[in-house]
Amino acid sequence: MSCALDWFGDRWTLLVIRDLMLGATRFKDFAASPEGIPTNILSDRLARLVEGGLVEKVPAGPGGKRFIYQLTEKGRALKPVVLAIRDWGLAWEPGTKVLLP
Amino acid sequence: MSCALDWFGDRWTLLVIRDLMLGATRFKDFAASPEGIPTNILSDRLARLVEGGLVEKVPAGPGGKRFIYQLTEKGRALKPVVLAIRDWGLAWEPGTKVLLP
DNA sequence: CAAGAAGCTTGTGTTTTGCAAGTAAAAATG
DNA sequence: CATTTTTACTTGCAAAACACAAGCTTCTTG
Repeated sequence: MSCALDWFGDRWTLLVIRDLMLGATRFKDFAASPEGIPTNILSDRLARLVEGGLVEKVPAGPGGKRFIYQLTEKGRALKPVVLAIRDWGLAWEPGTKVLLP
Repeated sequence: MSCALDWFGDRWTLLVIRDLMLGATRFKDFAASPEGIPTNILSDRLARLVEGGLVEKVPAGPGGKRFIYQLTEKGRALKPVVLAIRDWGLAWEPGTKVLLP
């Protein structure tokens, strides 16, 4: 558990991963999330996730120099974690609603 | 998810909850965990967990003034989260071993 | 090709953390 | 019952992380 928390044991990383699961691919997608992650934190977290092999950058277009972010298999394997946290929040935090079906 | 992470979206809280699930009840039990949580952080996290209703303090003995910590139902409901994180770590972090069966 | 948007980076001040040390009360010991 | 030891914290301080705002290059688009 401690090793796992080295990667996502903070306030923002799991929200970025949730956004990726919901289909976010570009920098502004994450920045536009309702929680309002600061852009320097977002930069740092994306870089850490790429370094850890949970996320990969792939070219956005054929000849372009832009990239999109997407989960690797290692990152997608976090879906049970995200769902478990969501379910706990729905059950125990009053007034929460579902975003990820 | 964001509301849930308000409670345990940090480096230490989930490790404290894991220790509670493994049977830790007293301050020194948590402090003795292999990760070596600083005692001021431990104090703060226990207080936050009690405040949030995830953990309760109950008298340790009949006439004593000491307390033990134990999970409430709300806290025990985090077991799927803890297990999901453990499973991810076992699957994707090389060299990790199981502590919580 | 000018104007705007996307995708970051930098700077600054505040908050949180990690580590060491200290303290007061309870429990164990002689 | 006096003394030591353990327990359960709190305090102080340096270092790291964070939030917020601003700036700065590419890209796209009219």
